[in-house]
Amino acid sequence: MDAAGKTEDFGGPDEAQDVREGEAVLDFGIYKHVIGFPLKLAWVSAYNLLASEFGDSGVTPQRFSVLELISCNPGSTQTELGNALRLSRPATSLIIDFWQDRDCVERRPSPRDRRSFGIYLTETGKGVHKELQAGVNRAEAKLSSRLSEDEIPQLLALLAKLRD
Amino acid sequence: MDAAGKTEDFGGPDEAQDVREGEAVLDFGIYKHVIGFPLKLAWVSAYNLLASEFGDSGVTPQRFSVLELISCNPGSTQTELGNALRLSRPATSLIIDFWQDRDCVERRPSPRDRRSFGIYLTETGKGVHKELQAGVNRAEAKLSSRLSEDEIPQLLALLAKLRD
DNA sequence: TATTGTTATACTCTATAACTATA
DNA sequence: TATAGTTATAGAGTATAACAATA
Repeated sequence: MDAAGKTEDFGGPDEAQDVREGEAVLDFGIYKHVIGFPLKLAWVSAYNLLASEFGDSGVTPQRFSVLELISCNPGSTQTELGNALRLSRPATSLIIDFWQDRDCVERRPSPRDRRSFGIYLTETGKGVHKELQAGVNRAEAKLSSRLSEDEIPQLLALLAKLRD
Repeated sequence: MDAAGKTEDFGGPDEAQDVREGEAVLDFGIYKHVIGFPLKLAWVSAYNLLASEFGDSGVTPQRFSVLELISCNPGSTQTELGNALRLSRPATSLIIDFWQDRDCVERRPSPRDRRSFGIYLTETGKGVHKELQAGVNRAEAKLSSRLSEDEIPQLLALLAKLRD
C-alpha cells in the first residue's frame, strides 16, 4: 500500500446482469469512466515499451532513473537520490550497488561528512547512460507517436496537475 | 519485466555539471520532458489515494478490480477474468480465493465444462462491492478535483490513445 | 493433446529493523 | 541523540512449471 506498483482500479456503479460463460470481451464497468484505470493502462504500456528497450540486461526503468539522476546531479548522496525517487535508503543502496558492480558509478567519500558519499558516474557509466538514453528515447518516440504534436504538452500539463 | 509495477523512467540528454552535496531538490533531467515519468507519478498518486480508502482491510486496487469485473460480468470464468486484467491464472485464482474466503464470491460449477467455474458475487459480496465502490468514488473525486470539468474527458481521451 | 484450475516453487522488489560509523 | 549507509529479514505479489481433472 505504497508507491510500489500493482494494478490500478477504481470503481463505480455500472451494472450488468447477464451470464456469459464462454466469452472473451468483458464489461469493464466503472473503469470506462474513471481516471485511475486508464492511467494505469497507459503507464503499463509505457513501462513495457521501455522495458523492451532494456531487454534482459538487468536494467529496469527504476534502475535507469537512478542513473539519470546521478548524471544530472553528480555528487548527490544516496539519501538525496532516494528521496527524489521515493525509494527507501536500503533500496537506493542496492541500486547503487547494481551500478557500481557494473563500474558505472562510484561512491566518493564526502569531504564534509564522513558518513556519506557523493555518487558520480564513471567514464564507463557515462557511456552506458548515453546508450540507455537512446533506448529511452526510442521508447518515448513510440509512445508519443500515438499522440499529435499538440497533444503531448497537453497531456504533460494534465498529468502534472494530477500528481501530489 | 511485465505489467507488474515498479518505477517509471525514461531518459534524455540534459546535462548538469555542478556538485551538490547537501541539497534537497534534484534536477530531474529528461523526466521533465518525457511522458513516461509524469505518467508514473500520476498513477502512483492515484494508486495511493485509492489504497488509503481501502486502508488495511486487505483489499487492494488489484483485488477490487477483480470484484468489479465479477460484478459486471457474472458467470465469467477465472481465465476470462485473468485475461481481461492481464493476470496469470494462478494470480487470478489466488484473488478469487481471497474473496471467497470473505464470502464475497462463489465458484459455481459450469454446466458446459466441468473443468471451469462461473464466478459470481454472493449477497455479502454485493454489499461489500457497493461499500468499496463508495471508497473508490471518494478517491476518484479527490483525484479529479485537481482538474477542471473540461479537462477530465480530455485526459481520458489522451490516455486512451496511449494504451496498447 | 489441449485446457481449466490448483499447487509448488522461486524470483523481484520493497520496506522495517538492527547495526556501524560518524555527527 | 540523531543521521548516512549497510545488512538481515520478512512480506507482498508475480510468474513458470508441474499436476489433476476434463475436453
